[in-house]
Amino acid sequence: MEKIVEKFKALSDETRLRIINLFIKSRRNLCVCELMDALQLPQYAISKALNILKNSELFTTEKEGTWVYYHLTKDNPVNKSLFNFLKNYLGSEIFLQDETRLEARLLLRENDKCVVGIIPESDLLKMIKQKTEA
Amino acid sequence: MEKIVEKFKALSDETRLRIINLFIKSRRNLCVCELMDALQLPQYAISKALNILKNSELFTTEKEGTWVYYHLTKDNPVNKSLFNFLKNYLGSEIFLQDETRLEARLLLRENDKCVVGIIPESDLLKMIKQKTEA
DNA sequence: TCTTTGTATGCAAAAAATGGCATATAAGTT
DNA sequence: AACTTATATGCCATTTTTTGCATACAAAGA
Repeated sequence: MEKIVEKFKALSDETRLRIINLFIKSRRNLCVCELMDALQLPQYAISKALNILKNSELFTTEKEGTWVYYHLTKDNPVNKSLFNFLKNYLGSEIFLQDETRLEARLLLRENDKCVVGIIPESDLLKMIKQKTEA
Repeated sequence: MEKIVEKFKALSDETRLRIINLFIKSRRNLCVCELMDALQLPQYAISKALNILKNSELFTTEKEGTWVYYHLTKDNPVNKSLFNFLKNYLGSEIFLQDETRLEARLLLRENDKCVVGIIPESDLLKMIKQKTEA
């Protein structure tokens, strides 16, 4: 199984593990701009990381207009087994912070869809305040 | 857990997976020279691969004279979980061939210890024949 | 059709990993 | 003490991966 080597390669990078962690914990489909806020990384970094994860067949995508929703590919036993392993062992500080930021960002969804896109200068909190006051 | 990234890095190489596979399947401690015959790779390649596996805390060693016996580090839950995963998903041809060659090589042990060292030109079969005739 | 916006990607420099050889180390043997 | 042998490691060339920037592409809206 050459594929297993590829999967391990995809998993051997902190950014990519942080991304996987968010999908495992949130159990949702997420788009690039939401991950940008959660991980606080530039757009190209997220896109490239996702591309590697997709090539190793750990992720699948669905396009909706300009948005692209990514999600874990759970329909094969190797992946299921891997995700189950990761669920238990990704617990350090940085992962928890990502989860908190993602949670905030997801408050901006409408009908469970991303509608705000890339937030300039990351004034996420301001936008959330606006939304909750409305 | 930075350590998880290191472990995945260690696992993302075919030679190293082949080595791990042999330890999982044979359930034994093995030395470098035995792995050379099983994988048919030069001594430095085995040594270097084992060194990486040891640094990622997947392997432990015990020295006995000039021989060094390696074995899986099973005393922590992350490793246990990983090895359990690998046990189920390392199944392709090359792994089976390694297992067969290791089995042959282990026929040369005495009192469950390696005694022959590095076999020149790999006349393993000749040596086994000698031994079984004696 | 022009603009905007979310996402992808080509390119080049930097960094890291790999492969092969030669040699070092350490323990046993004579 | 010299020699042998199992294993480790330093070095160098090559390849692969990463990082950052700029730009391309695709879909929606004006």
